[in-house]
Amino acid sequence: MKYLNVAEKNDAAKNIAQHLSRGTSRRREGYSQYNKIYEFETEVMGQQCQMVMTSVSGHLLALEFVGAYKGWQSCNPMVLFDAPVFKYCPENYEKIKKTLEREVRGCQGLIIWTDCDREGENIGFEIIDVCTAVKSNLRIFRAKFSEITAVSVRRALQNLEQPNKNISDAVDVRQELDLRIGAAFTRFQTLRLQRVFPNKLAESLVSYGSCQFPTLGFVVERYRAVENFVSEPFWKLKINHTINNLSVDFAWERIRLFDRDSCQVLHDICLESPQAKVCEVKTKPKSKWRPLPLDTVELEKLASRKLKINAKETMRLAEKLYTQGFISYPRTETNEYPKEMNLPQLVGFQTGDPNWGAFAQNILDTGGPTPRQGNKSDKAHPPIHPTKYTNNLSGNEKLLYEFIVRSFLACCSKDAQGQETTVTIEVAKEKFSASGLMITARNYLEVYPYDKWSSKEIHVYENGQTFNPTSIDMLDGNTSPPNLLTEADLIALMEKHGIGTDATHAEHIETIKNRSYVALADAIHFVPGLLGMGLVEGYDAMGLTMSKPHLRAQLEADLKAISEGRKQPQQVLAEQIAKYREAYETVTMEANKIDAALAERFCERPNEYVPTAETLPINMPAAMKCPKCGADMVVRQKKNNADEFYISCMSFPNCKNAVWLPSIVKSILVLSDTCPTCGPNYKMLKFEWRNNSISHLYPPPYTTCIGGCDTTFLELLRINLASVRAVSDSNRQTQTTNSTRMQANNRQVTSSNWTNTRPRETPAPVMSARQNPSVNSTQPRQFVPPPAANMNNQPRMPVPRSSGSGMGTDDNNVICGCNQPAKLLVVKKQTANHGKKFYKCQVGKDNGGCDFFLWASESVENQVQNPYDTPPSSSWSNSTPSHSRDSAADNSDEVKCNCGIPSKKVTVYKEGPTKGKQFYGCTKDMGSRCDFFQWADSGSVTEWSSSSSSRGRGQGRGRGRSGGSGDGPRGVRHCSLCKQPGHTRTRCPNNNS
DNA sequence: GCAAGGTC
Repeated sequence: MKYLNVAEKNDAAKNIAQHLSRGTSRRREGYSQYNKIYEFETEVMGQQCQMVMTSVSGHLLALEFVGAYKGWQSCNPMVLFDAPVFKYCPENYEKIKKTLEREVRGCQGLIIWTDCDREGENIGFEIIDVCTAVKSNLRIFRAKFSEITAVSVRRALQNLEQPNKNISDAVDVRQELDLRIGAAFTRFQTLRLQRVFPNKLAESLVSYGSCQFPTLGFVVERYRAVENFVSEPFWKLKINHTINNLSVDFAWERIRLFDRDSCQVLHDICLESPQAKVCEVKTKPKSKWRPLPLDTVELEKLASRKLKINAKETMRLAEKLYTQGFISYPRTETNEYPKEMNLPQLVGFQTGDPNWGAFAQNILDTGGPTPRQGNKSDKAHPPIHPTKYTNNLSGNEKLLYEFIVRSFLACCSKDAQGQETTVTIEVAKEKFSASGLMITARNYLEVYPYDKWSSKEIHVYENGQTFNPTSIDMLDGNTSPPNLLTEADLIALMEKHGIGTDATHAEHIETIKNRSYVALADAIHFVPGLLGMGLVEGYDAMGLTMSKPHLRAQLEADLKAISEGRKQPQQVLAEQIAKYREAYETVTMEANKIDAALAERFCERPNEYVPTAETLPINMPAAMKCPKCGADMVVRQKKNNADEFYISCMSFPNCKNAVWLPSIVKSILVLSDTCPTCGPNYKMLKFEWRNNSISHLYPPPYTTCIGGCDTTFLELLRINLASVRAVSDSNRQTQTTNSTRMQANNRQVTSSNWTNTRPRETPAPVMSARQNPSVNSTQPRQFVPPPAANMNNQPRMPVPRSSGSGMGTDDNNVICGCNQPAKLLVVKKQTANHGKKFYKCQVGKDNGGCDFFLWASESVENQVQNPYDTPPSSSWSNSTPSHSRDSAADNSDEVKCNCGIPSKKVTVYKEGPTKGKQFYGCTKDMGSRCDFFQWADSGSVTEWSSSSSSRGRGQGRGRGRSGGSGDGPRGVRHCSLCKQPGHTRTRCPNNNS
């Protein structure tokens, strides 16, 4: 039987192998130079076995988002709460993995020797995953040990257990949450604030982490306590008794009074009968305790306080001392020495030192080390102690080594002893006391200069004795604020609230310094930076407790519950993600509060933040229920135009209902309130406008509902009622009567005719089923209504002017099936069509667009006009809704457009329910024409259009050739070849092609 | 370029 044994680090593997083999293990190289292989034979479960022992270096695998979500611009950070993640082996760990894979092949069993803590259990499962992938029928065991001593590891081998999946699961949950939450908030904050404060933050990384933010919170909280502190005056009495140059001050039992007059009265009374009478003299032994065995947190705090070396630097130095073999492993939570440790030997190593050697020797000579014992153990590492002697160090390395040695020796010696005498006196019934101290044995203080304990002399007093005080004074003072936090205070707070681990406190502090969230005010005390302060204030203003420690504390409690099998990891994950997602939604919606707070701190005007597609909230609370399919409809941003929004159905592509919003909509916020008129399916929406064109009518932020209760607003925004509510025939009638002909009448949309369901902004036809007998009445005929007409009784709506959609609308006026300006392309292939121009949907079918295709030769080169092709921007910029389309429709013989000139009649050539229908449009060039539109007589499907409609889609050559624009008398179609009316080019007798 | 946790 051969076992592969894997420890968490090489050091552990080496020592475990040493102990188990009783010093006979053989060492050979693995693929990783840092992780050696140790071989020996020993008995496992009563059987002599071959043992191969190696190690990893902490976590072998890392967690990451799959490729599509790695790029900061690749997605909205919101999706990081759900985006797929995977575990992989980072490149610099591949060698370790390879060693495991190679070595396990020859083994039948696997024994996990990782540290016996939460992370260690998880690392164990990473090792198991890697090994079982190579060899599936392994016998797997877990060795449990509390320290790496011969007794401990041999006992562990004799009591092999099974790895604990619950504990490992807890770590998986922590990792996943840390990654998702950290990445989502960090990307959001960074991407936004870099743009809002380019002068200050263009290059900054504005990170968020569940440990770094509470750490920042501690600094801010203390800063505020200092800032808000209101000093109060107080008064107190003090008695002095000086004889033979020895001055003894007696402190008042009342300590102090906040009322001057009261204090003055008591002072006067004391002065009237000033004789003091000793009422009690108490003498008792007093000791000053030697330090506890050193754990990481204590090392960091004391190094910071006593040596003025910050925690991060301390750990760096300690790591170095450790790898050089001078001290034990510096990351430990243990502050009690295991019984098995050979402390006299360790003390003995130090006896040669000129400064503390004698003290060390004295420990050995006077009964040996008797360390004070703490009550914490990580069951993995002993307290930090020197492992060998050196005097070849310099600088802070020397300082730190010396501190660790002195601390160890102090801990192994005895408490300092003394006698304290407390004398209580009475003057005019007011009590005062003074105390003196006589140190009788300095003990550990001899080797530990970091503690101060000094004698204080006092006169010899006897009970009942009276004397006349030298002075009775009334002193005044003011209460003072607490001190700002030192690094040691900060570490203590982190430890107290469970923020980070002993191994990471220093890193979190370093991080928030590097992020400019905090800084050292005077080399000792932390103050929040402008950025840190503004962030906390921003989150506070949202009512979020991101900077408070309890979010992390709650997670720790949940992780404990998972470890103990009381909670399911999936449940915790789901709960925590839901909690943070909710917070994230709040943050994205109220991010202006962060802007505002930072603006104030920076004294800088925030740039207007225009969200990009990546940063726009998605998966937002539903703005409404889809009237077509009942699914949620959410606000989204156009993929290719970050400036424009639409509200689309979540069941896309099955349902393609969408509400397209004009470019004047700068932002849209879904509120939690529902519309009292339209009902619970419609949320109230808060709009901000991009320009001021409608601000006087709808002052921003304008909150409304788009469910149909405010038709004026819908008309202004050119929102088709049918896309926001299920419109019945009866209410269609009503609405048609009441407010122009805005409402489309379809109730259903099927994906097959999606291409016609969302024209917007284009002054597109309004029609009813009856007007289009060629189309089944259940088929959609959803068109965005033209701007409000016949609004004589209503205030005139100004039409927002588009700032230009930036979608290439200047280049062409061809609209694709998505009702978006199509893209003009050139055939590159060396075919018969090489060099020929054509139009395609610019989004592309693969990206959710349509498969629109049209040769450009006719539509562009011939400059054929077709209002249907009017791009959205020109409709916005040109439309003048003052005209009456109804009146125009009455005059069908010579229909004039908005320019007052006769219009032309053209035919819809676009695929869809209106294909073949004719309508009137402006005859001018596309740059100057108006957006006039009017259907021609219903049912007038001409021979031309019906024949053309029988063409396959994509050939489309007839499109735009509809009217004989410029070829003959306006309003009458003429053949483009022979110029004769009554037929078209395709049916022209002169057409020989 | 993100987190926090291991560790070289």
